[in-house]
Amino acid sequence: MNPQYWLVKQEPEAYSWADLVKDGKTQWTGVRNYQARIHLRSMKNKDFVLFYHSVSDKKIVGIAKIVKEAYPDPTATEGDWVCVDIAPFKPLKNPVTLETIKSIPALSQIGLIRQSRLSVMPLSPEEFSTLCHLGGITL
DNA sequence: GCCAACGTTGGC
DNA sequence: GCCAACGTTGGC
Repeated sequence: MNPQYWLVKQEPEAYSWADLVKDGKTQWTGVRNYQARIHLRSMKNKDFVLFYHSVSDKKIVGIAKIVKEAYPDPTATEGDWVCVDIAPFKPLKNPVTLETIKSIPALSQIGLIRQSRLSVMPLSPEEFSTLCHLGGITL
């Protein structure tokens, strides 16, 4: 089955790409939004995940991969929430800024812009490939 | 079931 | 620091 493509957001002060690289992999916990949960549950092993630094950085900085599919979020004290495990795959040679994303017509429909508060969102294969290209990465 | 109030996120 | 967008809560 073909991989799917996703984008996750995190404030670098809370958990950065560098933290992920240092840790080797991490549990993507703490998502408490129904729409984001739907996306977490749809993730499959080996799917690609672009890692976006929000707020202070506003750049996509790296590509991660799903290494464990959705399971109960150990940080959830109530409610039916899930997390996945992700591991770093490749850093972007050139981080792609929000400003750049906004300036590219092919990315005008991207969830990052259309639904700015959603923290886990799908990307179309075209969007993913455009972003990799902008990031200086050939897969 | 509606909606006002309130809290959070995240860009500017 | 401000504010728009959006989710949640609670009164009715």
